[in-house]
Amino acid sequence: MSDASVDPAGELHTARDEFVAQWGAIGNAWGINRTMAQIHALLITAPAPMSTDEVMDDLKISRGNANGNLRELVSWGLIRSVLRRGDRKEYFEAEKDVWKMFCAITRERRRREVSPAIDVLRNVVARSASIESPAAAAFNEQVATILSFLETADSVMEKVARSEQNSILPWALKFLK
Amino acid sequence: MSDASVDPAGELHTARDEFVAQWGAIGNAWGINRTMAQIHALLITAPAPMSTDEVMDDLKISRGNANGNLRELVSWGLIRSVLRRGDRKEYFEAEKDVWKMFCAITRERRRREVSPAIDVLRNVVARSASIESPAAAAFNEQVATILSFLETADSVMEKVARSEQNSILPWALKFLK
DNA sequence: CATTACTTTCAGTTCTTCCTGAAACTCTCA
DNA sequence: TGAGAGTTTCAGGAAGAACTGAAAGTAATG
Repeated sequence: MSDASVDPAGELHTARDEFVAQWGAIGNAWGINRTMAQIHALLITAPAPMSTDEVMDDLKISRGNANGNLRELVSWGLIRSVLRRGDRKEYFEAEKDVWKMFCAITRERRRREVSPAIDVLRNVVARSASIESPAAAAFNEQVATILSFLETADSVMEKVARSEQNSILPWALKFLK
Repeated sequence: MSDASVDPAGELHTARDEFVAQWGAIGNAWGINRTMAQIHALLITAPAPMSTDEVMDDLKISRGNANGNLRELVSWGLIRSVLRRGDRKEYFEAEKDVWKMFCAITRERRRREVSPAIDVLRNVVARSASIESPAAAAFNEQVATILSFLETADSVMEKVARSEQNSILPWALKFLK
């Protein structure tokens, strides 16, 4: 631990801790729980798959917390568990390809946030369509407009998430403005 | 309250309440606080600007709560206050154009969520760039890749939010897949 | 089948965020 | 300038989300 002249491993360790901590704060601002974001950051920058115990030790969190958030990350498709032959423990590794990460997040947010919203609006529009009055017509039109916008956004997300080409963003950039 | 044959106003009222309640739940799932989303839903579907007291009565919330969330919505650019001549009270009306709503949200999320993330990553990358070791190089490259992705996404958001044309989404849809 | 290694669950606790209500403040008008 | 109308602030309380730690569950091994 004190053999190298500039202790590069120590510096790297510091930089990584910084990344993990900050990514947690960011995730928090994004409405993702802090610990989940930190575990993700940890695994993204891990040189090799990590076990639950390693994650616990590294972040100083409880077993229950580590387990739950690891499962959650798996369900988002952001990490996967790997098994080593001759080892009963489960290890986790992150999807490191940024575009695939983005697709996974898009897919999940669509499923969890956009689709339910669309369902709700369809319901409301159906209810108000049958009421006859100028006020009801205005209400119905306003909600229907929002609904139709969301439906379009939803299919854009669907296509983006399905897409293999990670060049969509640069391409979009070229065509805008 | 009981003069019309099918009580259309009552039905409309029910549909609107449903919309407000559900939009609150959705907003919640989107990481926006429930009350703020409900006030927004209320104003979007209001036939005329509403005062703080009307919002309070309608949603059965306290003055402090109403005031704070109205200010927050104003700061997001999703509603604006209007003054009626001969009336000292402040009234609020929502931006009803869906595309403008979307731009406002994009602009704010970019400012509050994406920009800070980019700052953090730039910082981390700068720190790790100078460390010399294979592990550090791998770390640095991984973070730099994420950073560069975010920077691209950021400028796409910037251009979309600035754009006047609400036809970007249908257009994108046409070109995908 | 008993032991050991590991994973999952969950009741209770802690931490955070949100909301209330009342007091303080600001502005306008006479 | 003071009375009334309206708005803002904020300490304390309520609600909700996340975390802990230990016990229960599961599965491989000898």
